[in-house]
Amino acid sequence: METAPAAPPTRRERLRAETTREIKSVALRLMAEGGPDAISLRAIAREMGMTAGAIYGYFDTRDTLVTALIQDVYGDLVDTVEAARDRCAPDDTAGRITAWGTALRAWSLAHPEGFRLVYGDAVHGYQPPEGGAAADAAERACAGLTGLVAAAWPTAKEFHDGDYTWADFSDHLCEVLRRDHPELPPAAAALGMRVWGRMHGLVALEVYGHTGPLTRDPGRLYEDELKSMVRELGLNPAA
Amino acid sequence: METAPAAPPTRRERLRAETTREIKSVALRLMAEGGPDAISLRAIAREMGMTAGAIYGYFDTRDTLVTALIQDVYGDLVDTVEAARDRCAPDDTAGRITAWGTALRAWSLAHPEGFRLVYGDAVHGYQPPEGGAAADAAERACAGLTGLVAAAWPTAKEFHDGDYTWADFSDHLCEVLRRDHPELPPAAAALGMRVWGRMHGLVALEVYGHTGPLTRDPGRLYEDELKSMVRELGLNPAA
DNA sequence: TGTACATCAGTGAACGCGCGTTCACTGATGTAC
DNA sequence: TGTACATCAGTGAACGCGCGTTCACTGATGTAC
Repeated sequence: METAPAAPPTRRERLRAETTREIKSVALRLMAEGGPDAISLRAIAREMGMTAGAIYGYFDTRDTLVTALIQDVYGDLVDTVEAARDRCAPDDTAGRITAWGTALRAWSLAHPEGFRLVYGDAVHGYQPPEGGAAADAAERACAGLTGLVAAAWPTAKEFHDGDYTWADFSDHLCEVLRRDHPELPPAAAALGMRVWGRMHGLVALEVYGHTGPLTRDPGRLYEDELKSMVRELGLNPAA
Repeated sequence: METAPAAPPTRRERLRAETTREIKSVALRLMAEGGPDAISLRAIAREMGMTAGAIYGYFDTRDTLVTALIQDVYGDLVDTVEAARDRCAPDDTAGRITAWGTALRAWSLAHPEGFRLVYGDAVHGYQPPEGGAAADAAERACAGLTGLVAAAWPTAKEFHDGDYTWADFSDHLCEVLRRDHPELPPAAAALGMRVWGRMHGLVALEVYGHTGPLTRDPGRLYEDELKSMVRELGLNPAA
């Protein structure tokens, strides 16, 4: 399919894109300030000095806007953790896993409302579209984790040789794995999800304020959890 | 302080208690059916065939009702996991930990709306009272987990001798630990919280629908995670 | 057993609120000749 | 360069909704004599 040669955006198009961006950024700011319930078309419009109806020039519906927000936020999260991972040497698997996990927590604490948007049920009455709100970002996250597990697999496999089958996983996940890492057995997919869960647990508790009343140093706790996880992958948590 | 000898409840008192219970159970049912947003005084009243105003005879405010719901639900959760734990022999530490974790997941999947109520931000605009919504249940949960870790400590300590101080934890947690398990070092408190996080992670992802699209057998995954955790505590995951 | 009074659960109407969404419109920005 | 027309962003008023909360009230249930 041939697309027309990309014409430079007209002034109108630029303004339009600008306003679209502003709507989303105001929505995120409102959410950061007043909790997720503060995302309302009227509140956003108020904040921007326009009329609620005007937003319908940019988004068909409130849920469309929320979906766009989730995509942006999730994308930002994945950008962040990928960047942190890539600041480690490609062969420093333990470091890369730790960096991913550490960045995940840091991002989540810096954007608690974003975390809720992506991993919780932040928005009153929101119905995600078919296929999920942010399939792209979710797939990137999944691929990233899988890559980490793949790198650790040579040392991890001796501890994690459960008798999983490809039938235990969704077709889509199988495809992705077979494409990116044809050498991995299904047990590695399981391990990837467990690693994900392990990173998610303490962070979710912390974001939702459950660890706060118990410890003064949740970061320390999380670091230790990561270390212990890395060790369980047969790696040496150097740093 | 002496209390009056408990008079048997009058008919009116019984009816009152009955209605109070019904309000809460209808609220829970509505939440189970229509998501947490379905908790509204008007919806509850509608369902019970009464007027919205009538509920104010039982609860001062919507948030009071929500707090009561959280207490009930959290209490039910703790009852469930404690009962599961106690179905194992007192000296079967691995079994007791596994039973706790397994029951936690089973309860959460059976009551996803309850899980969101306790661990998420389920209710639009709800402000928990000072000290948290369900301090009692939270403390029971904490005590239960601490007990499990205490039982595992003799074997676990060799892997978890981090240099924690009591100052790393809240005064309240320190008190509880020193009271119930004076033999434990602060590192055990850290381990308890990590165990909590580890159980929480996969369950939260599953309840919020994140693991569903990836695996067909999340229970298996979770079992393996528990096994690996038990092993990391120096125990033998027998069953 | 019967009457007079107090308690109290529940009614129903009203309050003000903010919400998502629609629609006929105005007025500015761009385009064609 | 100037005029006529098309596009389109944004207005403002209105719609109907469900919400939490209040309040004067009715009518049934209990209590005291």
